Amino acid sequence: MDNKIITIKEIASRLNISPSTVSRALHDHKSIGLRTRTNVQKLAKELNYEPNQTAIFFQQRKTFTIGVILPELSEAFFSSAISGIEDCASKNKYTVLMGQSHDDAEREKQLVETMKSHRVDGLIVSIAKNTATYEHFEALSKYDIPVVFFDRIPNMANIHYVACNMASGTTQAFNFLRKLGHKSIGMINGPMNLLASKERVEGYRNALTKARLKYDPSLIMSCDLSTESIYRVTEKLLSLKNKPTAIIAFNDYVLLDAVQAAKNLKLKINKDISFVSYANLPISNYSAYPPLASVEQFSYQQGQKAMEIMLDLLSKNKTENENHTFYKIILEPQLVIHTDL
Amino acid sequence: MDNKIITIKEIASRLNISPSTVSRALHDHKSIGLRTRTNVQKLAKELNYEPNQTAIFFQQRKTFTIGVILPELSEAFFSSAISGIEDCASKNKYTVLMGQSHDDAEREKQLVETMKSHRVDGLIVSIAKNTATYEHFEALSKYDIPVVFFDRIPNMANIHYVACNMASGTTQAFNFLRKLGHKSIGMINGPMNLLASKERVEGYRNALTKARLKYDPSLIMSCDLSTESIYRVTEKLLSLKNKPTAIIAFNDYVLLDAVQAAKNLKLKINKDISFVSYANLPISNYSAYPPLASVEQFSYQQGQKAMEIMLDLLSKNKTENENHTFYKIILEPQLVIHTDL
DNA sequence: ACAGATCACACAAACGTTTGCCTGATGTTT
DNA sequence: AAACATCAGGCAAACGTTTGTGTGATCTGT
Repeated sequence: MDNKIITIKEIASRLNISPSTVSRALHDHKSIGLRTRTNVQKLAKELNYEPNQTAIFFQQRKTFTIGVILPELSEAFFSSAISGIEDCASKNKYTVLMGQSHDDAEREKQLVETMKSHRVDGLIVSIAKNTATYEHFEALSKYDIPVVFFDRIPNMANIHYVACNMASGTTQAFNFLRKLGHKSIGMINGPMNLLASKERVEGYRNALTKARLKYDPSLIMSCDLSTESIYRVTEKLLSLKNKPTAIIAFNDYVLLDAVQAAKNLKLKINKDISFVSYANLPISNYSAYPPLASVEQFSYQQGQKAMEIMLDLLSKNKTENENHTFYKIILEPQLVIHTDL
Repeated sequence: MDNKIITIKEIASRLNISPSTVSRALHDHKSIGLRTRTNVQKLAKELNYEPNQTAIFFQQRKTFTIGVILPELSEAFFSSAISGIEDCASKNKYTVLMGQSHDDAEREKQLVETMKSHRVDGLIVSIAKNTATYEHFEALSKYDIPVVFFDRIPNMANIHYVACNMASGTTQAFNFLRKLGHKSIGMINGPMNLLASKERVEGYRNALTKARLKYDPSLIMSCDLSTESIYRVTEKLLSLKNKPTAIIAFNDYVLLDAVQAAKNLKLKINKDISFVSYANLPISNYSAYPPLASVEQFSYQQGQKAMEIMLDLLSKNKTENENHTFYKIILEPQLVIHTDL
């Protein structure tokens, strides 16, 4: 067994040539003669030479690694998104370094630190629900590490991101419910520091305006996505004087808790109260109480697109990126109807 | 703005001392005087020095990175497992490099290659369903990269792994169904190159033997986990002369298709035909046709445990690992009953 | 006060690869 | 045949950090 790890130096000394020649030969550099080039490549294959990437990373100041930070890997939306990221990355010889913030801003900060010290070439992030300060992201510019946000977009100027147009998704959902005859439509929204939450409100109000209806702010309530707060908000909505007959839930996970809260109040789902939600996760296909419809957000595609943007940013040189143009990709969501009413 | 990236050399030259002193000072090496030590640390903080990990990785021949290869990140079982891995890794200053094989042996091989060239410190793998040769894993020993398998264990000697005792899980499931009065119990099994598939058969037969029943091999059928093959197998089982009244499905995903196939045959679920499955994924909690019970496989814990084993292997030096003792951790699964019959 | 121990730091090599520059040997042009 | 271009490859530096070894200076014990 050839147990020893083969390096360029080793090949060079066996062939009595210099390491630089070996390096160039392996890269098919034109200034190396055909003769020695094939010799080198043959021996390299024979000895099963494998370049030491850590040396290359160090030397080239490039790691071909993309850091990905997201709240919770075991949530279907994010696992599907990272699946899109990884597929796109690996097609382009990039590799994915992964970390989950568990929706904790502090941990997210820590992860950014780690990624930075690993010298990832770029960072793709979906921020934690309570991330309020952004210095840790800004600090990356010092190392010229581009950041692309997806889905959970922070409230910052001059950033690259890809997201779904939640305003239009919400309008679709609202109109769908109106068509079914619902007059009073509630909404369980997410934390207001998320762009997506603001957009939901925007879409809701747009639909309202277009239908010449007046806006009742008490029908829109924010929660922090925890089970307790979802229960609380749902119960509050369902005890309003202007009690909604339909609720738009922040996503399919929130829906599960909201449904449970409604059932606790002895309401009949799809009769006393109907639901629409976002994400269109597989669970809603198999669920006992699926939403009437769910706004498909194309998580896999979002991940993929984020990675494509990243690749584009990385292919440009530093000065090209300095011209301060920012990708703001908005995917159009699609209301998927689960009922055949 | 201090735009320049600060290195040890830079600190050294500013303080007119040598880089080695700076390095040692930052590591609180005792041979550096208190005076200069604090000076160095103060300046380092001031300049916001951050060590260049790529240089350290290269120098130390250690990357503090664990590669993880699994079939499909968007499957709940695996996303939960990698969540356990990542949590445990990050607690111990390790980082996770991720790749999905999409259940393709060729791609898996490719990923092992990539991980190897990235010089990960270790590899945690759940193999693709059609992986039949294992040289790519054996090649890692040359680089002293330990491998820990989880859940999907290859048929190799002398490996570390953590898995669930599928035999006992199957016995539990079988006995549960017997108690409900089912006499003829079918099984939709997975590919036979997976240890877990063999164990299911073993558990099935054990239960049979203990109950002094005779074995009807036609009641156990393997599928390749594709929807078509699940349909085919389900239909075949349900058209047997010795037609089962209950079926043990390979996992909760397989269950979904099997249920659909049964419904297509106009069978009433939980009346004409009942199901039990494995994994106990969230979907089975929300499903319209949940299994009567599901064998919880503790995916998060499996991932966590695999990482713990990895950390232990890495903490030992090479010769210690040479004594050829192998971790074979078997978690005891638990049948979770979803019905209150 | 002197040998030896200890302290505080510097020097330099090493990790594996890439790359700018240099040089000696062919080859080409006129 | 002189001048010049091209070819094939070597030399050495560089990336940032760690670490074994060397070395004056201070300290300890007697």
